[in-house]
Amino acid sequence: MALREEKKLQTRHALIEAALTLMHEGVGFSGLSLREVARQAGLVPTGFYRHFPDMEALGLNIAAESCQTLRRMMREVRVRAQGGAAVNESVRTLVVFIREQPLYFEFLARERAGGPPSVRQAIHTEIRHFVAELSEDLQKWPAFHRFPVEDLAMLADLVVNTVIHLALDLLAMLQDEEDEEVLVNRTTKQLRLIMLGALNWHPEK
Amino acid sequence: MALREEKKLQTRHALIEAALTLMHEGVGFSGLSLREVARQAGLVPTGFYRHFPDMEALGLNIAAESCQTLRRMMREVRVRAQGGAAVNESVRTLVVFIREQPLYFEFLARERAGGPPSVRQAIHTEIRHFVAELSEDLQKWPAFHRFPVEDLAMLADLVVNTVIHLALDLLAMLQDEEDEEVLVNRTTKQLRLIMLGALNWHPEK
DNA sequence: AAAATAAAGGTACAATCGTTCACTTATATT
DNA sequence: AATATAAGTGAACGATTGTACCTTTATTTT
Repeated sequence: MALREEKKLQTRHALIEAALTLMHEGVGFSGLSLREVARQAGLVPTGFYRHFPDMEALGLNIAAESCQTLRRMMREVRVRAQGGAAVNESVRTLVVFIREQPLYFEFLARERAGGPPSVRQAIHTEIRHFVAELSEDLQKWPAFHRFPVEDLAMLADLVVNTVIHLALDLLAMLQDEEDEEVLVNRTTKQLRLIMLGALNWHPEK
Repeated sequence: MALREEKKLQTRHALIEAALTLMHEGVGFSGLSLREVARQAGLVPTGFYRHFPDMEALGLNIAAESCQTLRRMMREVRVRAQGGAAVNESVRTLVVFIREQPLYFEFLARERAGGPPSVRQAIHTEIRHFVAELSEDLQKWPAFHRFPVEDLAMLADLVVNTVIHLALDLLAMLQDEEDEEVLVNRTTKQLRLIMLGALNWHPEK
């Protein structure tokens, strides 16, 4: 019974990759048609319905899968950032991941603001989850013991947002072939500046 | 000869507002159809061509108009932020503007990442322009005289990105009715923390 | 081996799409 | 007042869309 299931998962994945590939051409997810995606996946239009009830469902599933990828990356970044040069190491790891799986990140970056409301919200809550996770992480850092949770959340939000910004510019660069080094340098400095501000932060008012 | 021109401008603006209104319903710009926009503007489909050659041209024009609005706002923010509490005042002014012209800002926020490539690039270069402008502004600030231009650009980029983030969340809030005060507070603190980091920044290395 | 199940293929249809072309109609020019 | 210009209308086209319904085909269960 595993053979059928596996084949189904396979074409299901083909549909997801088809959508991501087509999005890479330029149009946003809401600009894709069901038939177009099915065609790209080597599937007859009606075959689509065996996997998703409609395009929105496909979008939500891609969002979920992308977030899973992102979460895996964040875990890796966290592991490697235990040592001394946390900022440098984190940014480097990030760049490697984005270059390895650009399509998933492209989906997140683009549909976070531009996609259908349901997709947007799914990504939004997922990002809030990351912020919360990073917040807990920072709390264990001795320097941040004196921070109230509210300020930790504020700091984590700032960091996550800055990193997303890097991802967005990096993805735009994959085609325009700007200088990656410049972007990495910029973000590294920004995060160092943020940490510098955090160390001198006075939580009360 | 002014009567015809004025009428034309009027329906042209109706087309732009039609697109913005439809986008507000949820779909991204690339999800809009020419007929749909014309219909919403009270125009027959073919009438569209009297104003724009295609939808992409409309998108670019909306982008231009939105950026003009944004620029007007930035100027105002800069004027009011001359005094002491620069950060507080700037954030407040920003919020007022976004609430006054939510549709234009929604367009910029959504299509910056999600739109057609040409629109995305137009917005991207416009934002880079803002960063450059802010960079020049900061340079006149005595505390930043010791900053090399590269670091000033880095700082300006961080600030602009943080502000865009506020705008995005604020727009998402217009429907979800979250607490505006929380967002404003968060961004205000973030900008203060950034400034604190900047004051302790050592440019060398 | 026979029957059941479910993924994928095929046909069909109404709706919508972008775009063409010829037309009205109101303004501007002569 | 006659003519020219151009914004807006309306019909029509071929293409594409989402989806319903039925058939084929390969796997699983009996």
